[in-house]
Amino acid sequence: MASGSASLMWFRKGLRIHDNPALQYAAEGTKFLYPVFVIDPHYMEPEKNAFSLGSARAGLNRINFLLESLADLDSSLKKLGSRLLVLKGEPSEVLIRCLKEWEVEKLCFEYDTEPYYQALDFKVKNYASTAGIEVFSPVSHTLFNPTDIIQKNGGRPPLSYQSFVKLAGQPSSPLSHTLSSLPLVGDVGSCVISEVPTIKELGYVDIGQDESSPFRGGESEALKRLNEIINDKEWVATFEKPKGNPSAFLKPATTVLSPYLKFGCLSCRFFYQCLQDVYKNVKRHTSPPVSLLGQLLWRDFFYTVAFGTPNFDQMRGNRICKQIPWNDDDELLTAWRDARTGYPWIDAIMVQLRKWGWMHHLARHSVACFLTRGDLFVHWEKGRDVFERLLIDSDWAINNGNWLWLSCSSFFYQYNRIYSPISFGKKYDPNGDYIRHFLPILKDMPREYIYEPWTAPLSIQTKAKCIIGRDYPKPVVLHDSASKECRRKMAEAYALNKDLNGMVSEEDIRNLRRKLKEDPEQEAKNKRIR
DNA sequence: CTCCGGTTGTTCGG
DNA sequence: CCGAACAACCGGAG
Repeated sequence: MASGSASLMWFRKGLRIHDNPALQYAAEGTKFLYPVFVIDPHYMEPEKNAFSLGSARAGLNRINFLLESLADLDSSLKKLGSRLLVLKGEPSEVLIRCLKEWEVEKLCFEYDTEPYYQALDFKVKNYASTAGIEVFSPVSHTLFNPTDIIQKNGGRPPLSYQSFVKLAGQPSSPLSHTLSSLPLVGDVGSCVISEVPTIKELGYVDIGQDESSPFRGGESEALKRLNEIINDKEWVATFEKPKGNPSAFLKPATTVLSPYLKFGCLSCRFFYQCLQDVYKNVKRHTSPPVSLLGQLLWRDFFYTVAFGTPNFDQMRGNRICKQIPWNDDDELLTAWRDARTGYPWIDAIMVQLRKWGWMHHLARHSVACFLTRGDLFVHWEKGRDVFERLLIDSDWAINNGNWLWLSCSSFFYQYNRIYSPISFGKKYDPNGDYIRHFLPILKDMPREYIYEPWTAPLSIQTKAKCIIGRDYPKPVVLHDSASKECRRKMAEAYALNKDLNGMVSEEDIRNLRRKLKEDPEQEAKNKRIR
């Protein structure tokens, strides 16, 4: 092949045509362009032992969302005279083989701050540099370059939203140029190329509409959704995140653009620009941190801290994370995970998570607080794993950041503020319509008992065709005593962290755990007799 | 060292 | 709808 004739666009996130600097650069001055996506079997292929349908790493809803996004990308590329080349295997091995086979001179892919991609990209860039291949890896998944912000702050990421905003300045603008055509795909040689697979082709059984996410993946869907939102200027101008209703499910109280941002079906820079256009044309509008635009800043905040904090996704060895003697109680964890806590508000949210792969931000708060510092005192890493698997918008930086936040391990420290698994939902949805929808076993429970069905007289339970303890579980803990106990443990743990100036060893944690267990009477009181 | 502010708690009183 | 008590946290600025 002639020199400079082939370039490879490696899609990972950034599954879009619009505002895609890597794609645009890949398409410039080349005869052939190879748009590639590598399916990592570990991420995509069925894993029997997982607690939900899906692969070792991802639940079926997110795999499906990704496949839909890839199919949409393929169709858009075809309209531009190209196509998506799908390959299977360990991504760096596959990619390096392609680079050799196609004599690629220019490799382009979006820069990624996640540890998984940092390690992967290191291998690929290493090969490219020895082979003399030009690499272009622009930052386009976030508004700002996390590296720049960390550098501006003296090498450490800012740990509060306000200090982040002060450092951030103006975000980068989306590309104004729209691609009208792409170079041809060259000969693929001996590389095995496939079409975007269906869920069945990957070895999954179809689970049916009722059990799966109502949100369809892809750039086209993202732009359609964005358009609908942007056209409702009043809604955009008055959006206030903390005032949203977590129990709204017929029409969610937020944009549900998060899964599209996660996979890069939607450019956050384009979204940012659209929001500013709306703000310019209205008399008044809400502002960060609570406005829609503020949500994009929060996203960048978490990306920046996550990138600049070693071991961000764990408690140990994480310098911004409080060391807390969390329980290692698998029974409580699985009750929470499988929607069997006996608190309808909590269980309904967990059902929505499993079926839809999405729930409102405040609903996430409610269940995360309940699992960790609020009631069960289970390690936030365990809850993080469940979210990471089941959410279609699961994003490494944001998911871990929010678990750190909600468990009062970092960013937020007012552990006395505990969401009530009873009153929090009730104030938005006194009739319990949300519960009735996601937990149909409780659909005939009268409204005065729907949030606390164990308090309903047996005659009422019988009439509602739901006996507590048989058809629906009794509460795994009593919120009043359990939350009080959690407060006590948090206070002790905080005191220890303060005394030791954050240098808490594993042994210190063990000792504290022993000390906190000295009150078995209290422990027993928290648990309901089952 | 002090002081201030912190996207999103709950309950009670007015 | 709004403020105060609850009990008192932290990061960041000065």
